[in-house]
Amino acid sequence: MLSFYNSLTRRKESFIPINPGYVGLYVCGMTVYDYCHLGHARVLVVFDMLVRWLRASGFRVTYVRNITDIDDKIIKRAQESGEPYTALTQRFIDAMHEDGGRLGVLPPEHEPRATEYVGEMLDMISRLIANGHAYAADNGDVYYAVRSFPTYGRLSGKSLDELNAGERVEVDPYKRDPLDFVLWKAAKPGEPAWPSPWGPGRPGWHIECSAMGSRLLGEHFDIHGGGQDLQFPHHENEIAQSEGAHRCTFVNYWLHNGFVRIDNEKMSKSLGNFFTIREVLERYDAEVVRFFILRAHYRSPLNYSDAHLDDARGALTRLYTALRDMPLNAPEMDWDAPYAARFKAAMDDDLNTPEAVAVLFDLAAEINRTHDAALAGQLRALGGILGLLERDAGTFLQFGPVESAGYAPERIDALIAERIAAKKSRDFARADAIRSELKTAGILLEDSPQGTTWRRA
RNA sequence: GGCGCGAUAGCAAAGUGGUUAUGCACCGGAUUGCAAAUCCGGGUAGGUCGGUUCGACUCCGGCUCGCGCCUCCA
Repeated sequence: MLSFYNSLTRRKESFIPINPGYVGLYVCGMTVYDYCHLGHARVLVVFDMLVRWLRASGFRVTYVRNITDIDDKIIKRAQESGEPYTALTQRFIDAMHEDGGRLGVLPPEHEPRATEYVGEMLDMISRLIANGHAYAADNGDVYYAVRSFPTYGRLSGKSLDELNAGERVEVDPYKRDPLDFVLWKAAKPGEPAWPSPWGPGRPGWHIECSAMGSRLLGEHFDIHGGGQDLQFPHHENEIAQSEGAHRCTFVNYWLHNGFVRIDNEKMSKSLGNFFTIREVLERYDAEVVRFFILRAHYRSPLNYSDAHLDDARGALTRLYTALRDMPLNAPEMDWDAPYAARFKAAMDDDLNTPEAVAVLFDLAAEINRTHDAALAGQLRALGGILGLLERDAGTFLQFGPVESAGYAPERIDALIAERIAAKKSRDFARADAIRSELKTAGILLEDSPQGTTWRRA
């Protein structure tokens, strides 16, 4: 039985979809004013893994991951670079797709952009005003009145009185309550703006997810995900908006992934301690990065360092080594097979990928013992569900950084041939010299009864 | 200050009220011309103080430390 830790109830719950066999999933995506960093990579990979597991479990899934393509930071960046904000956002949307693709992240069914749903947002704001949850202020802004929503704070476990509003933020004099948040923001001269009943302006951040989620998945859907930092206030506000407008439950299961850390501290834009995905991919294979993310539980903090990525690479190498000279195709999955059953139990238990990955290693050990092609097929199939182990083993094992490109594959093959000749004439000194020369270049030679192969160190 | 999460071996990371997690590193053996890979075996755990229990790393409480949210953030 599939179960998830639901942030709303703070416990593990069996997953029961609203419609049998079908899952509606919404994940908060990126605000596109810069390149994605590893924290974004974690969201992309973790929820891609969830979608893959739901499908492997037989569900049909509609996966929606939005793009915030209008907000204060975007406007500021576009002003700085002197380009239309739409050019800026398109550039970073393209970069995000490229980064995600390299990490093996499958495209969602829908990738709605905020600017394409302003009409839906305006409808929703009107409805909130009509329902007594929102008010237009004299400055042209429209605010949500948090005190009008009795269960405000339930998701994040906060009560309005505990929130100590105004302690750290300047209180907007137009707000009736310091915790009220903006639904519609009046435009200043020169800013991008859409017409509205309250004057030209742009949507507040939170309303877009409520509007796009209900438009694409319905007013009540199964799963909503995102990074832990969105739990408050973003997701709290989404609930207040959606339930305030639609008068029905918004989402049944809330899933939040943990942070990526550096030196035990949250990686974030504001702290400036982030690595972009593309920076990391210059030095590490994308599958290693994906494996690094999935070998930790999605709710745990994940410390980033070169040492940890090196470690992940070594571990993944062991799995691929077991697949060397094995067929590439993965057979039909038999969930009653012992390893598959353990894998499934782990995944069903709140997506316990560390345990699922441990099953892959046990399987690899048995493959190494038995050289059983059927087991190798099973390893391929289970790995594939995580978006791993889908490449030819040789391709993975021979992947390396460009600096060792001084040795092209042809040159390596020639040296291997020379070494085999030397070994034949019992010239072990020459043979060892060749091997040690290549080792210096980061290339390991391995002799076996079938001949000599090489891989990157 | 309020609310919440965590503390597992050299490093990383899971499950589990009593029996091997797993990976990397390390030690011994097999194999190899020598290696590498692989196989067999091995040591090193559960912050701290109490409680519950026949038995606790696992449940409960105190303490200490770390992290996060309370402001834009995945």
